[in-house]
Amino acid sequence: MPTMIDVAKRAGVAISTVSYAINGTRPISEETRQRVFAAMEDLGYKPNVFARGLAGKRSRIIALHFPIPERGVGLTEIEFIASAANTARENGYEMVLWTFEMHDLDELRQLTQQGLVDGVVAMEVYEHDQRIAIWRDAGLPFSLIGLTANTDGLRFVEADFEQAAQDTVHYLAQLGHTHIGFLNQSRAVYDAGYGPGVRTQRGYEKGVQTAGLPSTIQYCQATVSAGFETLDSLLAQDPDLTALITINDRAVPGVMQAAAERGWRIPDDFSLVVIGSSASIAELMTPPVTTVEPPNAAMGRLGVELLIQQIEDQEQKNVQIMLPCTLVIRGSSGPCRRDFGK
Amino acid sequence: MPTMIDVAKRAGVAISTVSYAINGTRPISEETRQRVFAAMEDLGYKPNVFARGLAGKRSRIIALHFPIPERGVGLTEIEFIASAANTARENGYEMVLWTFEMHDLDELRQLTQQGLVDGVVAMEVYEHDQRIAIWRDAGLPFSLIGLTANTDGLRFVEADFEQAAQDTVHYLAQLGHTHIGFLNQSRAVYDAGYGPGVRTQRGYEKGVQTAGLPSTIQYCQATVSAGFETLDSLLAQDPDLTALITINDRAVPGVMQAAAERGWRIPDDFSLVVIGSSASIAELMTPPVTTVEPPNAAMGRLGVELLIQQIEDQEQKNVQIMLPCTLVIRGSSGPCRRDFGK
DNA sequence: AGGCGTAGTCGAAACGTTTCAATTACACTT
DNA sequence: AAGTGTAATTGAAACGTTTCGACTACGCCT
Repeated sequence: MPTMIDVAKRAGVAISTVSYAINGTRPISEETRQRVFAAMEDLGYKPNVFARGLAGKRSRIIALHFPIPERGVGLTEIEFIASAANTARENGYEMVLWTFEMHDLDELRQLTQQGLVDGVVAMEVYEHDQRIAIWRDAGLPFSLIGLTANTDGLRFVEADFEQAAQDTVHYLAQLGHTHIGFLNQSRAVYDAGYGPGVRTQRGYEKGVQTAGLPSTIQYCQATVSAGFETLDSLLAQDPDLTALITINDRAVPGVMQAAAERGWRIPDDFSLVVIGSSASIAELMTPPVTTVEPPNAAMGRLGVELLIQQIEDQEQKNVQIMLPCTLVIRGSSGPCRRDFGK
Repeated sequence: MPTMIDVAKRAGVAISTVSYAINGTRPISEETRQRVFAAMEDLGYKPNVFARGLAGKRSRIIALHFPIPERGVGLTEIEFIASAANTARENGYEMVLWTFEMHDLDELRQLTQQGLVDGVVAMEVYEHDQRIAIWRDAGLPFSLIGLTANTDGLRFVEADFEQAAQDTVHYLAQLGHTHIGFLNQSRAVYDAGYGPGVRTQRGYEKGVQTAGLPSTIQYCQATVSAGFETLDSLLAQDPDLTALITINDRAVPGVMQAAAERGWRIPDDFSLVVIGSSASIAELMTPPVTTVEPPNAAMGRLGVELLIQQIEDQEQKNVQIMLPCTLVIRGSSGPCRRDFGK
């Protein structure tokens, strides 16, 4: 394995000159640069990561912190991870994956101070996210995939669930639905301040309010059986419900089943829209469900780019990015057909 | 950030002594060891990854190569990745994620020679996997999650799909089915030699053969619509089909739909078993499908352990591990009820 | 008593970069 | 002609480990 010394010898320059040529840290004459690069090419030279990391400030390694969520992993997440990994590599960075729990702050502090990584992209962001303080204190660059309650000075990219929920209410209202419910994740997840849960619900509430419709909300574990049971609770709150918005895709088959047991057909008697799920999940269900899909790949890319720009001190225009979700109409939503005893 | 020098000073020993105490590379008196560890504790010392990597032979970083498959990503994979990441960390290793394509051998060669990682765990293994030659030549330790055609001298862990398929045939035969079909992934994936596809099919063939049953095989893209269309082809081959085994979970809803259009009910008129999928996917479908599930988390763990043991030159008993899959009976499989005009 | 092996420790030389301070070369000012 | 400024280049000192060779005690053998 050739080193910088070999390259320097071959090009007939000093070691430091090679370094400057590679990194562009200082002006180098065009002619010298050519010779250096030619030498590198000839020798098949690759800079040693460790020497770089040791000597310089930067390691060119970033971390993706993905605390595996209790609510279960979706395909959304993996699209995201893949896109982040690719983007990192395209920019000449390696990406390590940290999966330890959110609450394991000691572990996080240790790894943070280790100096291995130049920065972190954080997934699974909560409204009051404790990781932020740690990274701020350590002076470690980071970007968030998600939103906190207070976003001052933060850089993040997030799908605009609040807007998505409002739009979904609007979409259903236009189909004639006047009693639209909302099925959130579990109460525990909501109370912990998990961003998408909180904001989707907020959007829903705004949506029904501006439309002058009643609000019906239930929380529900991410399981089929919980979904099955929760339809009763929803109908206890509002017996006239004809449509349901949810971000809990795992509970959906249960809801559908419960609807079927009432003799309801989907979407004729009952409409269902899932926010935040992905096509490959939606198409597994019968009927395939209408979704509002976040742009996962774009988010992974932007999250990493946001981080790298910060690490490299590039001027950044927009560091707080909200991306729109896309409504994909499938077989679970349609015009309101039921007429309540009028 | 404290360094070894600080620790050495505080413990009143030489730097090298600290190093020996940490790594156990040379004998150290119990008393000195105690003092060194106490000093480390007090100072919150963490060894610097780069200095280690530079000075020593090892980096304590491993890579997980996960070329995102064309057939689409399942939840299986993410369980796997998470478990691998955790295992790495538990053993004091960092894990970087490589997602570039299988065919991008140049990229792979570069990263391999870079010397960043001590070894690689390879996912998505094909029967004739080109990565192996690269790693062998470079002398880089690796372990495989999957099987190649020739397994001499390789270390791998894999779910025993062949056995699983045979068992599944047996299970269905016991339920009275005498015409059991097999739905594979796409022909392209099969021809490329993707392990699970090849071996599940082989197991199926063995299974039907030993049971004296006819064999019916079709290939199918991983989409709902392809599944829908393929049931026709299957029935064209064997009109008496009453059960279907598949490893193509994405096509399943299509098959179910096509069965429903024929007026068949599942599982009364037609049984369906999915090999290699996971519970959270199976439960989304209506009815929830019977699966034969690979032990993903165990495989991730073992794959990483196999690699680390090799890196650390530990004696290894069993380096070729086949793990059994688990049959989970849900609502898509049951006794054969149809009787063909007898 | 002298020599020898061994457990425990130390000092210093790598490892391959980045980066700082210093030097050269050269054109331009006065 | 001497001085000034700038672009291009150099040499050497970090960076924080691992590891090799050497050195001390000390008990054991002859």
